Amino acid sequence: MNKDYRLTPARKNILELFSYSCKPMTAQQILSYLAKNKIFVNKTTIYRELDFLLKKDFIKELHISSGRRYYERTEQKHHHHLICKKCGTIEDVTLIQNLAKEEKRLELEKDFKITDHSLEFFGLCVNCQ
Amino acid sequence: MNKDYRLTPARKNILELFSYSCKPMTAQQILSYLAKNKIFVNKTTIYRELDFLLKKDFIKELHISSGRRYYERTEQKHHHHLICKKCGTIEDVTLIQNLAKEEKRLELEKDFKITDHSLEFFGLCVNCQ
DNA sequence: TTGATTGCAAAGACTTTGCAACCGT
DNA sequence: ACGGTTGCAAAGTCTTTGCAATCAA
Repeated sequence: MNKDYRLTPARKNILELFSYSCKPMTAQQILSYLAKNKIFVNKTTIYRELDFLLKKDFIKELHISSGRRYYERTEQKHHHHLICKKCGTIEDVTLIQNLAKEEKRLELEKDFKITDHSLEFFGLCVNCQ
Repeated sequence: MNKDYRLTPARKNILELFSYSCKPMTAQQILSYLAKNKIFVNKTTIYRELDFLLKKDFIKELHISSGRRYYERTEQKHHHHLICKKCGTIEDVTLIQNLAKEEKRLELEKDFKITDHSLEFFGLCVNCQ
């Protein structure tokens, strides 16, 4: 009878990074942040850890880029993002309206079981305008 | 004084495909569809043509996958997508509510110039449920 | 003719896989 | 000790680039 996972240094540090960071991150960014703090983890390990955290539902993948995968901690409060097309900074935002009604309507109309949605706003941040 | 572009067979066929197809497509899908019709275009040409059509604003890139790029014709009517996580089929949908007010509010609150947004619904289509 | 366009090969960016060594529990 | 975890190298997938040949206007 053994636990199905272990708390290794790599895992602990990546978990902490996601806990403290409120920003979505890519595998490369995680690698860089850890390296800055003198924590050297192989990129394969990062990818594998992302898979693990994804399966455990501790993080989720965003749909903001076709070139690389961005992840953020799975949080209670639902939110969206403001993404600067020029510098790439990402800011969290929340909606006043609620899309739940639209989802219910679409499910009925289209016979589709909606599990989640992704709403992202793109443009130019105050510094890049 | 010369035109800045030519109407070659490859371009003509890709343009037609986007005109007739209402579905978002990847470079690989375009290649396959053309090949089915005995039109053989190199994948490099497809990628270059996608760049060209993107610059000309004839197509736009979607934010539905981190693994590969999806494109669809730039249309008048604003719409979103219903994406099946299992089989990958994509269906167009339109919202009843309007996100313009939210965008204006966010622009004022966050000092951000929003140029566009992406709203995609994920789940299971009727066949995959 | 001329410059846009093409195919091919190679390179590049990002992610995944195989495998032996390692280490938490 | 067991089995999850790691690093390294290699492979895989998608996209871009260099270059000489080709073709539309």
